[in-house]
Amino acid sequence: MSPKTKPGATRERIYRYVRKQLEVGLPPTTREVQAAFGFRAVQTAREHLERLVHEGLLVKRPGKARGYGLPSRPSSGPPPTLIPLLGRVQAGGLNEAIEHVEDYIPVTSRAAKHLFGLRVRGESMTGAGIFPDDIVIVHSQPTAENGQIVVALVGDEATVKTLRIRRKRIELHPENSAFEPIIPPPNECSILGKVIEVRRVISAGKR
Amino acid sequence: MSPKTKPGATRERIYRYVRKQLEVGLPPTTREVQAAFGFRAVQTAREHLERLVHEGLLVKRPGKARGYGLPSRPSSGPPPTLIPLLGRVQAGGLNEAIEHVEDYIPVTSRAAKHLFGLRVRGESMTGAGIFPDDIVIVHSQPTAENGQIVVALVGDEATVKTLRIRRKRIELHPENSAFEPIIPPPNECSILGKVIEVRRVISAGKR
DNA sequence: TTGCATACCAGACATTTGTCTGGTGTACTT
DNA sequence: AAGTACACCAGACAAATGTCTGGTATGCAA
Repeated sequence: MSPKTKPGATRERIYRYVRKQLEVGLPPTTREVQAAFGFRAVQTAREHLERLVHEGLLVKRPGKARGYGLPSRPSSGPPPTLIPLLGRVQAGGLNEAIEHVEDYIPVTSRAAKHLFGLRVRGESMTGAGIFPDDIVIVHSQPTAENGQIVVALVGDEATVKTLRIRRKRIELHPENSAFEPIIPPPNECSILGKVIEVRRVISAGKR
Repeated sequence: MSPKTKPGATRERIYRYVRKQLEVGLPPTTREVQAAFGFRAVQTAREHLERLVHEGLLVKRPGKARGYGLPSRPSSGPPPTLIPLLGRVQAGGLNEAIEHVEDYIPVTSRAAKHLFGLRVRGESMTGAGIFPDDIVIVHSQPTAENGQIVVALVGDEATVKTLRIRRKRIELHPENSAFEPIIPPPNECSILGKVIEVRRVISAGKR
């Protein structure tokens, strides 16, 4: 027989392996755990898994293939998913923007498939605490309300501004007195979505 | 026989169901798909799934239980996970702060287990673009470098400030001239971590 | 009309996967 | 020494799950 390990040491390693598999959506079978640890008997793997269930570290759907799982997730909201961070949005609009995906960013939102991220380029919104290189998370929608911060496509360039709705016209206002409002011709402006969140990565010494 | 649906309509609904299951880490069996859609034959479900594989919307491990999956994740980084958002951090430090978990927020980081979120309460850091009700994401560590924005425990209250290291003393500087630097006695201040990201949820009309 | 594509059903079989029973070996405690 | 807890092995069986073959029905195009 193989030499045995200290009580609990193998189980800890198995827990880590199983947790990692579960976190990437690949629940393992008992035989996969067996193979991963080089056991010669399925029952060895099974007993470790059963002990982890007994300790409350795993849960299990009895009799179901790949039935071990993690206990209830800490949050009652939707699971975290990734949305695209777009490098640029130009004339083609969102349908063609997919080619310019710079990265993906994590959100918990039921509306995730309607969200995209956009990197802020200028200083026109610093009065609203939105700075260059910040990322805005945008809910895709063709309209928004007066006073909301939106991403609008003007001509062939996307911009982040505060929406002001006048009688038969919209204006795109900066939140920085060094910039002028944009008053686009009607057919040359469309709203891509509403800004719902701002994120900034802080590097050492920055600001 | 049951009435049939338009070409592609059922498959679309099946794709959505399977994707949702996969995203929460619960890959379905063919029979679970069959049951979910009220088919009387397993083969019906199987054919839809096989077509989705053929279209590239799903991938599959042949012969394996619960073997359908999503194509390679869009990002090559770590999967999104949740970290705790702490409502308060007081005298007990992080070990006791778990009782004050206000929510969970999504991150993609290999260091997720060292991260926590903290809600910003005052206006002392507005010069750095950090406003009340913003959330700072903090990397737990007992030290930081000069000039970095940190969360420090002073007495029994946590605060977000810029760290200034003098000879044998640390100072906690605001980024707002209406506030004075904090120069805490040596045994009454500890660094909980370094701020690595700021997030702000934007509500309608806010700011 | 036939052929094709798609959506659905029915039944059987093969393989994977979970589960159980019986076992050895080591270390520690009573 | 016996008993307990834990770690490991071996083999068999039951159930879940994947796969295949044969089929009906509808709509559309040639």
